[in-house]
Amino acid sequence: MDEDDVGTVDVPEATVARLPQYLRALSVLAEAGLQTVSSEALAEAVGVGSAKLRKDLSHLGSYGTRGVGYDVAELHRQIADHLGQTTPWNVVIVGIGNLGHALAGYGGFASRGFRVVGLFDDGAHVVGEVVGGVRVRPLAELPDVVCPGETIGVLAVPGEHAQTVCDRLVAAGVRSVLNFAPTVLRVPAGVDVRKVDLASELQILAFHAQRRASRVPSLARVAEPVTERVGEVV
Amino acid sequence: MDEDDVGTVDVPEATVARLPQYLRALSVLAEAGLQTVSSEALAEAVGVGSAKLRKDLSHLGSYGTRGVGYDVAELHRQIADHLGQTTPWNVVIVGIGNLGHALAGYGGFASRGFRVVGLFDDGAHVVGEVVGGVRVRPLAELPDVVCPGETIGVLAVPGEHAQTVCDRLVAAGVRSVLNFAPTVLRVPAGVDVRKVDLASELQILAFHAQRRASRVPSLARVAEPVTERVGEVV
DNA sequence: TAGATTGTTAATCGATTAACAATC
DNA sequence: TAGATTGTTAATCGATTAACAATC
Repeated sequence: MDEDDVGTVDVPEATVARLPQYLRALSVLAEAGLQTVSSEALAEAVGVGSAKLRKDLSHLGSYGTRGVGYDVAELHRQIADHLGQTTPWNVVIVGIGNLGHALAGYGGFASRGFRVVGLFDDGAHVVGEVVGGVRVRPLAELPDVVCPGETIGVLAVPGEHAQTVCDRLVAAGVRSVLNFAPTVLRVPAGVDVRKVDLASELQILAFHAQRRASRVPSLARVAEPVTERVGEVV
Repeated sequence: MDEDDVGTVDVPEATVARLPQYLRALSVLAEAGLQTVSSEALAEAVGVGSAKLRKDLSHLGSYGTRGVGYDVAELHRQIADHLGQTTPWNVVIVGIGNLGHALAGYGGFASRGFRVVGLFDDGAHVVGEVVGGVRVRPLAELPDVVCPGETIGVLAVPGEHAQTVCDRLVAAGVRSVLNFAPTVLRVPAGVDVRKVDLASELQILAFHAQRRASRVPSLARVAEPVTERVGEVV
């Protein structure tokens, strides 16, 4: 491959979803002082197969050296580049309730290339409050903070307000939305929505747990560690 | 199909992941007083194609009536059944920091078949605190609350403690773990782990946002609603 | 040169989609 | 019977995996 400009070749969605994991593993390896890593070792750290890892990386270009492996710093830079993390992204959080509070105070964002630049809520008792060093403003001030096309919006409002608030985000120029409300959002073409539904995650776990229980009823309460594995199971 | 016992035929993972969405949409329709719904209408409410919906439902059995559609209440019951939601699942949350607090107070769990029965943290300043009506206990008391194989564990501790705490959950009999730490967990076979990585979600959005920006640089700051769509885009 | 490991190929698997026969 | 809509088939698409030739 021969790509100067990041983002010209298309990368499969499944691969994109794994890039952040690779990036994090590389950060850890770099901090541990590792210079070089093989696909085998990196894959192991992330909990995927090495073939999948190599295939994923091949979509970005070829940054490895045969017989040697990948330069940790170099590969980290390349992936960060592809994820658009050379400069931090601005994030606004709308809905400063329980969850919004937690997200506003979450340290994990800053360390991974995001800057919370605005907190919004129309509740009289929250406006003006300062969370994680940022003051909560009324939604009317959204346009003052959002830089069109360059700000990610996080929706942490109750389901019944999600669509209305989303519309206001979009009107203010937000093109990427992370939705925590258990609601299907309608957005114009060109706006990207991802959904995190916490209850759904539990329901999916419950589905599998129930299968386990009903499949071998008599063993439901017995512990039997067999082999060490990573991630999903049974 | 002819299944009395739920959980005998296997359901594709992609389908399982959508069942909670169908269930929620059905709840909404039921509350709206709807008796019957077509695959077309239900699919529209969830933001998927009707063919996909019908295929998904076909894995559970056939609960529809040709020429008529699905009985809302009946289909709701069937899906709830398959998700193991006839009785509520017990959930313990470990790590009562920012995020753990928010999860402990999150109303969305109870309404979707989960009961938070335990909060755990070893921090001297949190133990004893009451969040959402539940007292925070030290981790040593995990075995007092966990009912082996029947309790879901939510991990909301910092990444560096995630593995250790996970091991303790597993030792106490937890077989389903929802992990909010950006860490790969090693678990014995038979334990099911799902991961929610908030920063990753933002990174995936950032990836697409960057592509949009670099593909048509001149349009990066221009708004152009074209067609109404649901969900993911560009 | 010999050993190691990448990047790619080709086979396989699983998920999506459109179309339609079955049937209410 | 005529109209509507399911459940299923078959084609298509995308993702995973194993194997290995290229190459350091």
